[in-house]
Amino acid sequence: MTDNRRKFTREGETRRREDLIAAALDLIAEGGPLAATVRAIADRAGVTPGLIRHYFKTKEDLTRAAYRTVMDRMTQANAAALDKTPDDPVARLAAFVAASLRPPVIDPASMGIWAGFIHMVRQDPAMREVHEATYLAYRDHLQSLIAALPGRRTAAELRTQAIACNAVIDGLWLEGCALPEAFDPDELPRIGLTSVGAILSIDMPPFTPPATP
Amino acid sequence: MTDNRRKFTREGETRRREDLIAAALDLIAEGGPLAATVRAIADRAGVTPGLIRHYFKTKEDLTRAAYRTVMDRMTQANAAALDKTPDDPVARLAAFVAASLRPPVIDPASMGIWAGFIHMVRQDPAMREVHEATYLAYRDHLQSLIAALPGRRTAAELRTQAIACNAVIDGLWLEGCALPEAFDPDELPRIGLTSVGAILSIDMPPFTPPATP
DNA sequence: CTTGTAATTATGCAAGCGTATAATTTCCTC
DNA sequence: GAGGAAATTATACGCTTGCATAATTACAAG
Repeated sequence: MTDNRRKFTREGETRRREDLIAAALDLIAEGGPLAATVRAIADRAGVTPGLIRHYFKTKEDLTRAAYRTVMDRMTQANAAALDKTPDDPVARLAAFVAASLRPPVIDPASMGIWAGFIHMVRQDPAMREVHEATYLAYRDHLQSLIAALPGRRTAAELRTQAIACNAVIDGLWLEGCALPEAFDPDELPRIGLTSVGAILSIDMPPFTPPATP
Repeated sequence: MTDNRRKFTREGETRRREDLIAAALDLIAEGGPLAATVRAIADRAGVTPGLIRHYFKTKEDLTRAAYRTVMDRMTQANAAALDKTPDDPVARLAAFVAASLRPPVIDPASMGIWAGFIHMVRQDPAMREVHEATYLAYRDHLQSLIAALPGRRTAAELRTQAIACNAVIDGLWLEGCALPEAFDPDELPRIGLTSVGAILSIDMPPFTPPATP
């Protein structure tokens, strides 16, 4: 009885790196940093632990790559929401808010991932850099959208309003991730738009769910 | 050279338990769950690892006790804010909001603690129970304060407004904890009151910092 | 079909983990 | 002071962790 079945298959470097990162994120989302051991990650990715060392110099290296992936994905989602949106300032702000409050930005796993990374971000300067760049970009983006609205605002008012809007969005994101079944699919974007409108004293367009043919 | 110096002192059970819990929370806040090892906790509390076993059946036991402490502290802070407040509904809501957005509820450590516990809360039914009780009590409390305001609201409006107000508070709490130096001492309560007022379409009293003689 | 090389697995190691148990030390009581 | 119970420390064990290195295996090129 010869063993003619392949014991493993070779995959491209990109594919393997992606798989390993995905596995790591999965585990962090489910059970926190404690659950994301080298062996568990390899197991979920369908490889042996040693392979991780082959693609990432160290586990910390894999962790950093995974974090970069998460942040890139978020940035991309925000940018995409604005690309195909008209020039009307109110509509642009509305699209931005709504995009932050529905999948893929809102999903049960992402809060777990976010929480899992917080402490690493604090301790590792490289991760801290990625974090601050992404975070500040988001807030600045929001602030510039508010600044483009009709009506006059002092610099102080603008700052205050940006902080407040950012807070509602963050808070709703948090609630949506933590208790996904507690809200109707369109409820969070709707509440988000209404609240942001109230804070800015403007009429927000009613939320219209994206076309899903 | 006789060794006549005491090698340790006996402490009351309450004191030791508190110290151990405080040490565990410190470590979780600083470095996440990974940093809160039995040895590190004992070290910070100024005792040897074995003593933990003497006061807590297991490490998980200590963790649960620590989480209960955190949640109790939060509940207490909210209740205290309302005790010495007049009957005026608007003033009561304002006191509640402001209390959630200044120390001791807002402090740099508490977000780290919160993030550190999230995954344990998900996996451990006992912790999950504590969590849900505290969280829902908060939201219900907020909702009842809104319901007491002058003006009519349908049940749906009430729910929506409570979710939105809760979100602003959560979001501001998050920002305040994450970037404590980015805000003036009274800025967050002030923004919180303004935003909640805007969402509820009512005039909120301007924020007055608590007397600190 | 052979050979080379890189991907992958297999094996091993030192350190740190939580926990169990035994040996000390303190402090209260008589 | 002497004795004893309880608090605290000391020591050890089995397990898991991240990482290093050696042994295999797959696949393409000649």
